[in-house]
Amino acid sequence: MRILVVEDERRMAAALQRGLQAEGFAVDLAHDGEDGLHQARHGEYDVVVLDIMLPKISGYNVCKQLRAEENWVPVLMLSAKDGEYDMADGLDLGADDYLTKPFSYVVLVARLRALLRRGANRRPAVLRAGDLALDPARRRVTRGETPVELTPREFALLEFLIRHHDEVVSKTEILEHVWDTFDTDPNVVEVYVGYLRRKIDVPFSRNALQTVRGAGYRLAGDGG
Amino acid sequence: MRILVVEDERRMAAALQRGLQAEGFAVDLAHDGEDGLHQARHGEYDVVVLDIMLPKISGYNVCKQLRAEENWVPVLMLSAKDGEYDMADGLDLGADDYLTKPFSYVVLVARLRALLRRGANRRPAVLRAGDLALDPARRRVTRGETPVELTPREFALLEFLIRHHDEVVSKTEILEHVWDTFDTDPNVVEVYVGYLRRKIDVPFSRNALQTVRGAGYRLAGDGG
DNA sequence: CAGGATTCTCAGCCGCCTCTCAGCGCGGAT
DNA sequence: ATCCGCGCTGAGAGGCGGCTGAGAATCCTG
Repeated sequence: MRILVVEDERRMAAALQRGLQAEGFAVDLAHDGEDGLHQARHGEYDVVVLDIMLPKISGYNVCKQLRAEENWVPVLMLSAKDGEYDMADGLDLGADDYLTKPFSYVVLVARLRALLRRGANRRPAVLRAGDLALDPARRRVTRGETPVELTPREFALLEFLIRHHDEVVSKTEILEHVWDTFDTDPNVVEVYVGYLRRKIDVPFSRNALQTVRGAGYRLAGDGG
Repeated sequence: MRILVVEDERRMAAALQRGLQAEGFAVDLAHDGEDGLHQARHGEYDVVVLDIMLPKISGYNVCKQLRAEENWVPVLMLSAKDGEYDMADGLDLGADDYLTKPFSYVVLVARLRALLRRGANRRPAVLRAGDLALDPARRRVTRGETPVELTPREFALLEFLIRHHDEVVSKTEILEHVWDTFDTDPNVVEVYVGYLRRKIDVPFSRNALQTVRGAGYRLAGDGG
């Protein structure tokens, strides 16, 4: 479970990081709103702990911005204020929970676990490339409107390709990320690319999964 | 706005009553669970503040009982404990929010206002997926119109699946949430999935409870 | 304490998935 | 045009994930 803590007070941030790591979470830190927003966008976190008083961009606006981008990562707001309007505002902006400083560490962990348990009560992310759509949570793939049945390995391969759509990825990269080895015969990649093509390529249409001879493969598509 | 405060400590109860009345609420008091349940049933309150440690009937059971009677008045639970399971249990039983003592009075008021703002657009009484319906409060399951008899373990498994219907849930997740362990032989999940299928799958129809090889299981259905 | 329900373990079976291999096609270079 | 080598594919073996029946262990209830 990965947690992003956005907190400008260094000592508080470090304490949280240490404590949460001891609970078994993977913890990243950001020290201002700009940095926090950037990491939250790209980090695939399971929950974000967000201070309100932050340099550059306030926690309010970080949360607001994330929601505007359809990013539904669970957010727990932290604040030194404790007026009712702060909390109400925070919840209105799309935060999922709210704690006022000083807070009990035990309570914080309990709230985090609750958010994690609730998990994806929001919309899960769907990856897209062209008319392909892949939903990691539901493990479902569609081309246009028609569902596509994939085996686990095929699914993992397509997920990797779709996450890097429009880029050329080498067979070695694919082996590392999909097979978790690098000294395997690259032929297995070719075989599975073949399987995928038979399932996702539309006949008489330009191939979505292109071979770049000598370099690797590229999944064409503008979605994302 | 009428508030019912169920709290056995007289001084705390009186303080809450005075404070909330000063905020402009109409406040009634109950000093044990039995009394609180009775008043909540007949009092037409906009929100109920419910201590967990109560004489006669615990706050847990008051809330559970209310929900079983299809009474969806917003409930804010109060507790001196602060473990995660207390909070999670409270929310699972149908409470709408949860505060641990000692709590800030300002926060309490803010939470109450939040509940009032959300209003009584309460959660659906039953969880649905396809033609399956599961009522957590009454522990009843039906497929279409016909009731289905489930053992406790089967019920817990189906409840978890139905709360995540259309998503793929791994055996490990299932073990954590239904069995509350993670290092058990996953075969027990397979066995219980088998039991469930025999009870809920309609013959000659596509299986509602699908196996996603290498990933877990998915309960198909659009309800919810 | 007896009987039944429920939970869980175990072993065997089945079938899908994965991967290897060998042969062929085709692209690019000379 | 010819040759070389990269990539594609069909076939098949083997492994492994998942399913199930049987039965032991445990809990519940009267």
